[in-house]
Order: sequence, then structure tokens, then C-alpha cells
Amino acid sequence: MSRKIPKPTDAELEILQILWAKGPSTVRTVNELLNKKREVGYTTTLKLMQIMADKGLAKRNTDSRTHIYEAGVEETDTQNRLLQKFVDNTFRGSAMKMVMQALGNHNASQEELEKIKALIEQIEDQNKEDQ
Amino acid sequence: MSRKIPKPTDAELEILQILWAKGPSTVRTVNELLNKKREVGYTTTLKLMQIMADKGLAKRNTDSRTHIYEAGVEETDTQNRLLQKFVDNTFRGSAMKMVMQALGNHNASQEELEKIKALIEQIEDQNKEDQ
DNA sequence: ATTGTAGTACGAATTACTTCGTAGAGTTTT
DNA sequence: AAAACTCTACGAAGTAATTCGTACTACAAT
Repeated sequence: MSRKIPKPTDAELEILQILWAKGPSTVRTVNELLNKKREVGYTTTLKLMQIMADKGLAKRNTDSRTHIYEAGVEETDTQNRLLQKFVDNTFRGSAMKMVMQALGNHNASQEELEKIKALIEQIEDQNKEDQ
Repeated sequence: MSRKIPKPTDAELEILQILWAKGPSTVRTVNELLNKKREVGYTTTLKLMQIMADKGLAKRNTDSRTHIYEAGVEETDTQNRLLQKFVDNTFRGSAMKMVMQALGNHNASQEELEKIKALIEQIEDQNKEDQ
């Protein structure tokens, strides 16, 4: 029986970001990277990563004394789950409203805009096929 | 000295959504609306709204015995603040990545896509002016 | 072999948020 | 005017997340 993997908390997400970006890492490495942003004790990071391994958010290899951790969940999947919840909570479910605000806020470069336009066209084509 | 108004918690945000949607309301009204989604005790809602008034997230008129509450922060501002933080935490600051995922995920209607295209054009025009 | 360094395990304090019970005061109903 | 109801205030329990200290073990250096 594989238990369902829960949504990561904020601190867990911070660590996942590092594991996603760097791949398999030791606690020390992760802690050092975290400390570039804010001060965290080594055992704090260790404990969190142990909890994450428990929950299935991370996998660890305990063959050598120094354990190696890697992400146990996919970056994109996780982002999507969190995005869904965020849109519900903050934009009452209106993803479009959020997209509009994000676009309006952020200084989008021409290149980024092109990518979005391409994506929109792709979606439109698909909408047509569905008819 | 006006204290800085803090970021609303999840429960507070739920209440703000109601206040934004309905305008000035009593605790009873808010509680009844909340209870359409999930069971919450009256005094729980009351306490939260009192805390929100303390923090400045809500304003209240105590002229009559039954206090009237209204939102103390702007909907769009608040959404933007939360959006910023969410993008940082979850998408490592890449608003565009998030937009792409939101667009890809959500089944956008043609009408919505048109709105976004219009917005993009607007941004592009402005980008040109800036040169 | 002793000392120092790096690692895991884990209990427990701390902090933040949520929930509710109870008390008391003001209204309304009978 | 008593009873029933509605409201605010507020302490405090409950729950979840974060942080860290201490104990213990393994390895490395002297």
C-alpha cells in the first residue's frame, strides 16, 4: 500500500526547489544552499529532509554513512497541484484572472510574449479540432 | 504611525473573499456563507474577524451592537502580493513559467484567449514605446 | 589510542494558526 | 419580568510547522 504523498509545506518546498535544481544531494549541500538565502541550522535541515523522506516527498539512499537525498515528486506535477490550490484560494478559481494579473505585473520580454502567443495558438488549434 | 498590514493567512483570505464579494457584512452573514463550503463555528468566525480588524485586514463599524465588517485591504493589491510570493516559492520567481502552466492546464475558452491576446498586444505596444 | 570532525536520530521547545467554550451584556418574545 | 435568543470578548485547547539541542556513532587526523 503506497500512501498518498501530501502537499509540501513552505519549508519543504524550499528544499524541493534545491533538489529539483541540483539533483541528488547531501544534507550538508542543501543546508549550505539554504543558508545563502537565510540562516538555518544544520539539524533543522536534516530533520526536514528526514520528514520529507518519511512522507515520500524525498527519496534517500542510505548506503553510505552520508545519506543522499533526491526529490520524490515531480517538479511540474507539484507545481500544478499547488497552482490549482492557489488559484482557488486567492483568485476564487479564476485561473484566467490570475494569468492576466501576472502578465500585467511582470515585465514580460518580447521573447516571453512570443512563447505565450505560440502556446495560445496551439491551444486554439486544439480547440478547433475538438469541435 | 500606521503599522504595516500583514499577509492574510488562509482562513483570513477565505473571509476576505466574502467581504470583497459581498461588501460590508455582519459576522453572522460571513459565517453562514463560510458554512456553505465547510462547517465552522460562529465564534471561530467571530474570533478570526476580530483578529483581522486588529491587524488592519478588516475595518469594523461598532456603532450598533451588531458590528459591521468590511475588507481593509484591496482585492487586487492583496492578490498581487500573494501572487508574487507564490511565484517566488513555487516557480522560483518565473512568472512566465507559471503563466504557461496555468494556460496549459486550464481549459481556456476562446473568449478568454482573446482577452489574453488583447492584453499581450497592449503590452507589446507599450514595449515599443519604451524603446 | 586520543582528539576532533561530520554525520544521523530524535525529543522537545517554539511559533503560528485555528477552533471553540464560556461568560456576560443587550434584545426580543412570551 | 422571565425566558429565550443574539451578540461580543477572550482565554485556552488543539493542531501543524519549524527550529534546535543533545546523544550517539563513524570516520579522520594527530
